Amino acid sequence: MTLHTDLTRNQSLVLGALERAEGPISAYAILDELRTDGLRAPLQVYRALDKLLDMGLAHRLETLNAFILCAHPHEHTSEIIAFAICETCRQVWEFSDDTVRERLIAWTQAQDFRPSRTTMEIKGQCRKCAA
Amino acid sequence: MTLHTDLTRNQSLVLGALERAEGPISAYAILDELRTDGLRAPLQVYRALDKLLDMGLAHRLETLNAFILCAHPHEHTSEIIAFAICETCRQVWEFSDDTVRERLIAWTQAQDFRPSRTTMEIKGQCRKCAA
DNA sequence: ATATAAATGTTATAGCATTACATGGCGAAC
DNA sequence: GTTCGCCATGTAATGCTATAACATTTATAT
Repeated sequence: MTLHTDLTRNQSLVLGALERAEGPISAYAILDELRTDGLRAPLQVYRALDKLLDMGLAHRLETLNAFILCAHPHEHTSEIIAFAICETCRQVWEFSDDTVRERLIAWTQAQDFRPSRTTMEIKGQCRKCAA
Repeated sequence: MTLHTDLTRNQSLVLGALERAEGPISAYAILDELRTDGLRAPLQVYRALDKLLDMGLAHRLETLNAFILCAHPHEHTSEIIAFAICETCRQVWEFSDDTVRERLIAWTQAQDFRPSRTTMEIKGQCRKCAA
């Protein structure tokens, strides 16, 4: 459990729930976790999540409609992150690849497309679960 | 409008709606379009969409919760497709890049991860809308 | 102190997707 | 040609995900 002095109460609560989850967790599951702490409405969770995403402390997994703690919170270099998501054990691997980033940027530049956010998610089975 | 003799009635109707849409469209929007043809329940649309996705005739855009006609229905080579989605005009570009595919496959092989489906979506602004 | 921005609380609602169960059509095997 | 099994369909109900709208409180800066 890290210290996050710059976070508000709700943001800290949500971050704590993400840390305890140790994997992807939905906004509503976070809410259920935090009802004992006084949270009552989905919006309280979604608002905190929005900030955590902005700060790079959490990620949204589009194919799961779920959220996960950022594995490398201090590497803001790439901004293009890929996730491998095991459909069996739900474990998630976060990684980035410079070549992939270059190729995608090359495509967008060739098209004069200005990217704002990129989603890359590979679903499948991890080594353990495929064995 | 292409002929799709191997499709069932509902599948043909949904494919037609996708063709007319000329862009991403939600399952519920498809349903609204097809009420005049007798469709009444979301499940009728979702079941047809599932088949069209299997056949490679349509794609699901995870970041939009929407569906779109496949732009290259006969190129089943890559299976790793990227989408650029303009957040202003909602137009979608579908493309694939062999190098990106190779790098992602390299990562999964190094991790003994067996991919089943890969999602790549770049949101941003297209040339026209960014100007 | 006061203005301003940011965060919070609350209710209601909108939008997306699936479960469960019953029915119908159609081809293969016998 | 009937029976079996498979696939598609129809329908109702429900569950999950996310946001709109509005009122209030708290933090920050000057």
